[in-house]
Amino acid sequence: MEQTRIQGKHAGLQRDQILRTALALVDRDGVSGLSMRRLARELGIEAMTLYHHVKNKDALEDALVEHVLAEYVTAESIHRIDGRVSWQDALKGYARDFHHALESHPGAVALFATRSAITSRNLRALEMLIGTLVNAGFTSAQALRIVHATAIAVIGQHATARHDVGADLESFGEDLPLVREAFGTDWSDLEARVNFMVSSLVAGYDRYLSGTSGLG
Amino acid sequence: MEQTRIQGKHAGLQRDQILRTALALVDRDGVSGLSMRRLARELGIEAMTLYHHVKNKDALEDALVEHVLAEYVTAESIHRIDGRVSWQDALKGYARDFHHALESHPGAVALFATRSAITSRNLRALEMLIGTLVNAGFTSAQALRIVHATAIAVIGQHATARHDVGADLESFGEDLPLVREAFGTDWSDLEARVNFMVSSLVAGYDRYLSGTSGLG
DNA sequence: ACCTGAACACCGTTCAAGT
DNA sequence: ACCTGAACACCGTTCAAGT
Repeated sequence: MEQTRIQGKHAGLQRDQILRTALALVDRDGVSGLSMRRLARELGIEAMTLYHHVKNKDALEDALVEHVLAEYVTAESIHRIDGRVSWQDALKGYARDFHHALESHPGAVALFATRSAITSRNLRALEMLIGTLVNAGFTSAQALRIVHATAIAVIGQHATARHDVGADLESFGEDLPLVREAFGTDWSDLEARVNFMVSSLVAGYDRYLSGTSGLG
Repeated sequence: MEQTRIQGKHAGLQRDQILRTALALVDRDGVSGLSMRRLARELGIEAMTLYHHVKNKDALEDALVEHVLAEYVTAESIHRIDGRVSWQDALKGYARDFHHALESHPGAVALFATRSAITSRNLRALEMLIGTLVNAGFTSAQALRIVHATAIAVIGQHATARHDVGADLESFGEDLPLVREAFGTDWSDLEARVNFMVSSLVAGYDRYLSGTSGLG
């Protein structure tokens, strides 16, 4: 699968190939395993060559976030579930797509936790979602808060999915009966926790519809 | 304010002093400004001396999270608002304390985004909160999910508070009218966003009370 | 027991030089 | 236009040695 290329001439490095390789690196070793030098080695080039294609490491990570999200959350995917379904289902569909994007790249989740999920490329999807919510009677300001909060719910659940609380609990002996019981029951199912939080949010948003005086 | 000490003898370094200095460093320069070498310089010692007091940098950051949280969220603070108020207000009080903790150390927020907010020291507060919710009719598993989701809401809002979406919007010209309108209205008020999300969650949790068959 | 200095194996990024 | 090598100013951490 090696690409033959003329020595000294350009390596045919596409930005997309850099992102795919970086993502594979992150999937394998996590965010801490991603370095410019390591990525370059993986690509068979010098580290400094990367700076010709991305501004710096920060921009690379931004692009990575955009890339992961774009696999599942697009204006098209929003449009597909839009119009025919309730705003509740449109929002849950958005959350499900987001969930699948993060699920397919668990190593990249940490990147989402520290930078904006609202990437410029995904603003079109945001525009459509806000449109759906405004049609249902929310103000645009409320709609933005709703979509943002929903995204936080999905990211936050994924970001805290890896933590092993069992170890912490060990060191506490016979105390904390309720905590112990709670962690024993249902805890490990990430998708269930995502659904629980998103459903609770959606149920709560409803209140703001009846709370406002008008509907339009 | 220099502490005189016998040369070569121990520097009287308390773990607490290390944490306070580390926190000051993070408050000033953010998480990226925190390094073992820099922290040591700030303390007037060699970097390697730190390893006598904390296992490694990861353990230091865990301790920092615990330290920030402990200033506002304790079993005592939970107990104060517990018993006399509804589970809704107890939960909102917990969220408010959490919010204040993060508000007082914005530079440390990034640490919360990547590690468990459920530190061993704060498990007692968690036990009390779950107790309140169980008394109200939730199962312990539901109660844990509820507290966890509430913590995620507060952390997530703080973690995304710094992002400047305005710059992203510039590059999109005349498009995206709803997004533009939404960001123009209400967006910059972090506390309002936290309250909105926590209130929505609490309103949604209610559904799970009437949804279950029994109350006990 | 507590602290240190040198050393190891890394980082991101700049810059002048190569083809 | 695209790529490189050396260099700069950093990292976290280990380990043998000092008092």
